[in-house]
Amino acid sequence: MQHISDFKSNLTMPRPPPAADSYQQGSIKMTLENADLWKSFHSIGTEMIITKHGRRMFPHCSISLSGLQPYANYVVMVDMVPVESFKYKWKKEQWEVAGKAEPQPPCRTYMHPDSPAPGSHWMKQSLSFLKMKLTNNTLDQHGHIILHSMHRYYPRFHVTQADSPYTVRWGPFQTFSFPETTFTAVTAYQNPKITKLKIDHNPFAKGFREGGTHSHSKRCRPNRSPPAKRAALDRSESPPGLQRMPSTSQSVQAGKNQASTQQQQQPLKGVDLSAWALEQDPSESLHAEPLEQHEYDYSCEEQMVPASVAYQPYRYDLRYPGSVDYARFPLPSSDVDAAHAPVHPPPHPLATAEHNTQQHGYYHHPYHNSHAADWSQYPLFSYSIW
DNA sequence: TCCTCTAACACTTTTGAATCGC
DNA sequence: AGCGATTCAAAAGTGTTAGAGG
Repeated sequence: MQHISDFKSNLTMPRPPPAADSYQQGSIKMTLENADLWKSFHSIGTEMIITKHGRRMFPHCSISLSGLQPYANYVVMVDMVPVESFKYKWKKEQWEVAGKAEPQPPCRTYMHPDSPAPGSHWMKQSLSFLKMKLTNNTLDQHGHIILHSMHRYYPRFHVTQADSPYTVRWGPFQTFSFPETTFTAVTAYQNPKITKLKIDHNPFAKGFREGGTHSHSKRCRPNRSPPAKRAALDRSESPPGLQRMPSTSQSVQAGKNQASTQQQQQPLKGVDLSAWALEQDPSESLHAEPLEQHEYDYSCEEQMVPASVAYQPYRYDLRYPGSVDYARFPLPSSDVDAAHAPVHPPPHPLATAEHNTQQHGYYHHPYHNSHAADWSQYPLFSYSIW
């Protein structure tokens, strides 16, 4: 049995990769802003709560961009990619493989609320995906990212030139991912170390840390919450961004105190495009034909930003032995510094052709490559069964 | 019996409208 | 009248845990 949480001892360490939280591909450079926090979680084994009504990520995805053309409009998106084709269970303080992965739920893409915006806007400050929510509800109507519990994912960021969300599909993509952002989706925390880390860093958890309410239980409180509060909570089920004007682009981590200043300096458009997507007629929306993506001849490149040695071990045992996972992590394109290559495990044989394709400057998008059967389940654009 | 998921809970933080002073 | 600062209530979000359900 392979244990994820024991990755440090199980892993044959590759050569130390270059310490880099950012990576350049072509002219565009993307940096994971709160990388240290991610690393802290990654060293333990990040878990993200998913709920029926949607739960934010913590740490949340926050990135910065450079190398964009200041006056060209860009759209920035993120989606979640399964790491392996397994599901897991938490047993005896460790993650274990619990069988084959469930069929993938409808894949959705979260578009940054500022999109589209000129390159100067994106480069002016970091981009926060704080408001992105994860759900396990395959019938979700709010545009949240749908994931399976006990499965592992990593967020994948896309940058493309586009003047409107409608024209996104026609542009070339640049795609980025960060190994330290890999997480296990759970409906309840499994690893108490993760719980502690979250409570230490997440201000919203203070109520449980300081309030001394851990002893509360339904048994002790037969009297339910007041109707008014309950009603308020029920109202909260309305689509995010519809009750209140969203204003995102907050601080990349709790202690930075950047949120307020950023918001003051950069009032946002207040448009949550995940909500926007919901308002579109699916028959006309760009989200409407995900499975036909492979017919479009846009180029798309994905780069996996090298992880630093501190958390590299998390590319643990489960990934190497006979795993084809890195066939899913598109290989670095030819313009990638060769020094970064060691951080990538040996390519799966099936990935070789893909690599060769990239040598020509085009990333073989999943819809195009030999894993099309798998990837066809993960369209770039959100769609659902609306 | 075991495992996973859901809902309720107390509390903090965030948000935005209302108010005030200049 | 317009603007910025402040206040405050409501909304949103958090992890925990008992119980339900497969």
